[in-house]
Amino acid sequence: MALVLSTKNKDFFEQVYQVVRLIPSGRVTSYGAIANYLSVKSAARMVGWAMNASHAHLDIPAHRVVNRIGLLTGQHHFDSPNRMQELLISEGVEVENNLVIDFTKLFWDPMLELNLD
DNA sequence: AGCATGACGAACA
DNA sequence: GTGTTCGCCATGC
Repeated sequence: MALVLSTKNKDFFEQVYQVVRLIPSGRVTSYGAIANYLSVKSAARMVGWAMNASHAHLDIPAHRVVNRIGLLTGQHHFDSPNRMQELLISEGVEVENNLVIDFTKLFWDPMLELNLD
């Protein structure tokens, strides 16, 4: 594995994975929202990094994580360029032109969802 | 050590 | 409302 992670961001990665695993099927969230939830507000890019490394973790629904406007920016990192969109559609998420329809409606904010009882 | 890049996001112009 | 710039922080060259 080319990625050699320091203890610091290794912990960060694990936290990201934990949150991503909690995303319900048919819902989506953003990199920034996860970063914000982890109190690393300006580390949205690091969340994307974590997802890139999520290849080692088979139970990470990375397709449910898109950018702040609902764009499937990570589609190219899947097996097939269309894989991410297909996975979302199979869960009932409408996707058109790599953009999640009704993104704000399907948006799953860990900050809210995990704090509210 | 410096420079470029990236699954991002917010602030400006 | 669109395009550009900057901040963020880890990685690769």
